Amino acid sequence: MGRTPCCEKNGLKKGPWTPEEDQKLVDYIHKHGYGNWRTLPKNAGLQRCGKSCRLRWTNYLRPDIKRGRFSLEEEETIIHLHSILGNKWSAIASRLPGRTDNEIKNYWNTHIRKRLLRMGIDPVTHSPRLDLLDLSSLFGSSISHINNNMQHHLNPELLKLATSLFSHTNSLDNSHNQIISSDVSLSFPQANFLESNNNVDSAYPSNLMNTSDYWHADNNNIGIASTSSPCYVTDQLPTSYYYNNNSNNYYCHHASLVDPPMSETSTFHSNNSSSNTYVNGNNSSTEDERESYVSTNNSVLRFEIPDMLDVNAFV
DNA sequence: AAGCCCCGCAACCGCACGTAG
DNA sequence: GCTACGTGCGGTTGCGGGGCT
Repeated sequence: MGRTPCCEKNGLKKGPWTPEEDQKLVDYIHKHGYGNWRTLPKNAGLQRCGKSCRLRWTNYLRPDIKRGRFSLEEEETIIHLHSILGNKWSAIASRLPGRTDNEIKNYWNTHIRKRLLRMGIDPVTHSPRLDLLDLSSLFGSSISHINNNMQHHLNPELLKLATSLFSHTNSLDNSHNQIISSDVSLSFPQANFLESNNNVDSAYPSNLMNTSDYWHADNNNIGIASTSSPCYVTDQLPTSYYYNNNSNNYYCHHASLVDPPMSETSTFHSNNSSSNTYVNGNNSSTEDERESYVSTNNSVLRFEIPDMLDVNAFV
C-alpha cells in the first residue's frame, strides 16, 4: 500500500538497548503513558523509532513481565494451546500471565519444537511423522519380523505410532523383543523407553514397569500396559500432559512427549495410578535426555481445557 | 588460554489489520 | 472507496555467552 515506514532509518539507533535508554523509556511511560508510539521516542528523548520502543516496552520493560525459566505448567499450557491455535503466539501469551508472545515463540522454537522433531512428532500438526523416522534402525529385526510375518495383524496407524514412540531411542536390544500375536501386543525391553544413558542406575528408576509389562495394541489403540492391567491410548497423538507439583511427576492423557525437570530423576505415570503405566525417568541434564513418552489408560482420551485456557475466543 | 562452535534470546523486519480523515 | 497511519503479529536475524576442543 505504499505506506511510509514507521521511522526514518537515518539517525535512529538500532540494536541492543542501553540501560540509559531503558531508563528514559520507563521514566517517560511512567510519567505520561505510552500514548502514541510514533511520537513517544521524540518526546522521551530517544533516538529510536516508535516500533522499537514499543517492542522494548512490551517484551522487556513492562513491569508485569515474568522473568526466568518457564515452569512446567507454562510449558504444558504452551503445548496444549499450540496444538489448538498453532503459531498464534499472542493468543497463547494471553493465557500465560507475564509472558510475552516473543518469549513464548522463542521458547517454542528453541526448546519445544526441536524436541518434538527429534521425537518424530510434527510440531505443526502435533502428529507423528513417519518420514522423520527410520523404522529399521529403530526396531531392527523386529520390524523385519513384523513386515514378514505379522503385517496382516497390524494396523498401519499402530505401526506408525509405535514408530514415533520409539523414535527417540538410539539403540535397540533385540533380544527382548517379542510379538504376542494373540492380540497384537508388542513387548519391548525397558531400554527402549530410555534415552541412551551410560548411567544405568539413573536410567532405570525403581518404579519403571517390569519386564512383564508390554505394549498392548489392538486395531485401534496402542499403549503401554502391564500384564495385570492393560491400558490403551488413542492411536492419534494430540498432546496432553501435565505436571503435578505435589508428586513432582509428569502425567499424561495421551501418548505424547513430556519434558521432565532437569537434574532430577523424574517418573511418568498415567492419570490413573492403578494402571501401572510407565514411563521414563533419568537424571540427565541435557534436553535430549529429557525426552520421553508416556502412555496411559483409556479413561482420559478427551482433551480438556480448563476455563482459563478456553481458546474458543481465539479461533 | 585461545579459538571455535553452538545455542538462546533480544531485537528487527515486513506484512496484516483496523481505523480515521 | 482510498490513503495514511498506528499497532499487532509472526518470521527471521545476529549478537553474545557458554561449552567444547
